[in-house]
Amino acid sequence: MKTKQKMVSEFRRAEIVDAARSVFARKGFAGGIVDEIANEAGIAKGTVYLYFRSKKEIYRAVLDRDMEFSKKGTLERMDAAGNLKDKIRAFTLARLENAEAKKEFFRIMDAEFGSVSFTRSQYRDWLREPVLRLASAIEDAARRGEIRPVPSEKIAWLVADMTRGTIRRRLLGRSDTPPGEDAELLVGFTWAALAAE
Amino acid sequence: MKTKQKMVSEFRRAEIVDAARSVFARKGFAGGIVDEIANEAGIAKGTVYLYFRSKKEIYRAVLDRDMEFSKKGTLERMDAAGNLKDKIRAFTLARLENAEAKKEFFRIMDAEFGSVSFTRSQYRDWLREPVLRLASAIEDAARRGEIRPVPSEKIAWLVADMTRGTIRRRLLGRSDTPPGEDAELLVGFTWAALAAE
DNA sequence: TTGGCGGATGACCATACAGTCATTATAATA
DNA sequence: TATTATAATGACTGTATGGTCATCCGCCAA
Repeated sequence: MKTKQKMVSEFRRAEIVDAARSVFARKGFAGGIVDEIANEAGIAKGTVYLYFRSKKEIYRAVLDRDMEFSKKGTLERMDAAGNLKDKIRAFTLARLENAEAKKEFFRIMDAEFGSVSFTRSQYRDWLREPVLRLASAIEDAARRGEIRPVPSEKIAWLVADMTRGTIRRRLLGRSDTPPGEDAELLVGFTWAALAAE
Repeated sequence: MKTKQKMVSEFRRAEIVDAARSVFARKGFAGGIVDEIANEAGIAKGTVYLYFRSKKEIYRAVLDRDMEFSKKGTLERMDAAGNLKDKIRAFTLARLENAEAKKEFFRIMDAEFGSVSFTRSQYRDWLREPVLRLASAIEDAARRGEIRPVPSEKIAWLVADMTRGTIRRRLLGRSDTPPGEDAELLVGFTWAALAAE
């Protein structure tokens, strides 16, 4: 039965990816051991290689899946928001909460985004779409006179940077406030900067 | 002759640290090979172990030295600045330029700050001093009525986060503007947020 | 009950690498 | 120059680990 096979197989893959995320988050790419991933997934090492060609491929699968999930969630929440301020809040909050819920994944992103060479080009642009959408919203609001005119794309990236930096600080344990609070501060700050004139 | 010995020894240590920085930046901690560090320093692997007990110790030395340098530079430039806006600019610009000049180091910081377990506690707080100084400046300015009243420490961290995020984006090659330009945008944005009422 | 089949296993192999240490080269001193 | 002290070397060792593959297991149809 083809369908059932496929389902079982997808399930196994997902289990392995979950285990891998946890191991890589703890040890990084080079430090993460396939045997450990297998253990954590409750299977033998050999089995891992039935589902993935290599350690690299497992790593890529982890990042792929989680980035896709994070990007999708962010875009959806932004679409649901009405005005600019809400969109900014949606963007920031989605990312902060995502980071909170998936600390492990974000620790990987933080840890090896820039250093494991084969992931760089793959992941350079995953934020671009949400940011560009934010930029459009800023531009529209400026055109309608709700905020002062600003270089919208640059400002959008700045908001993204601020969010990223906040996530990082939270991951390092230098913030013990709930994500909503950090987000609110960020949104208020940004709004003050945009509304001013 | 004690002094000369010491000098030679310090010089060698520095050479090794320089080579290590380059290797670790390229490959991460686990991926960085001691033999490669030795080669790059133009010495044999055994010699490395005359100056450092272990690979970990080399890694720590790299981070120690560069963080110290970066922190010192940032504080000095902030002290030299007169008013709040200049202090914010000093803080941001010092860090951006530092990141530009020492891409390798920052790539390490970015890469493994949060994942190599033995470095976490060591480096969690290296930014604290500059940020707290920025917070004081904000507080003073608010007291003098130059800006609106804000939760100074939180805002200071927010500025730090924004700077960190910008550095990260620059490292990933998503920004091709000179550091001064990014800094100016950031400072202007922050100033608008603070001056607003 | 048997035969066959695909998924699962883990012992095994080859390689890579951190760290050691006996030996050698170099410099200081007398 | 001879002697001693110090720095440097790189072959070697033990261990860890990515990836393979002969074998096994459990299920199902006949």
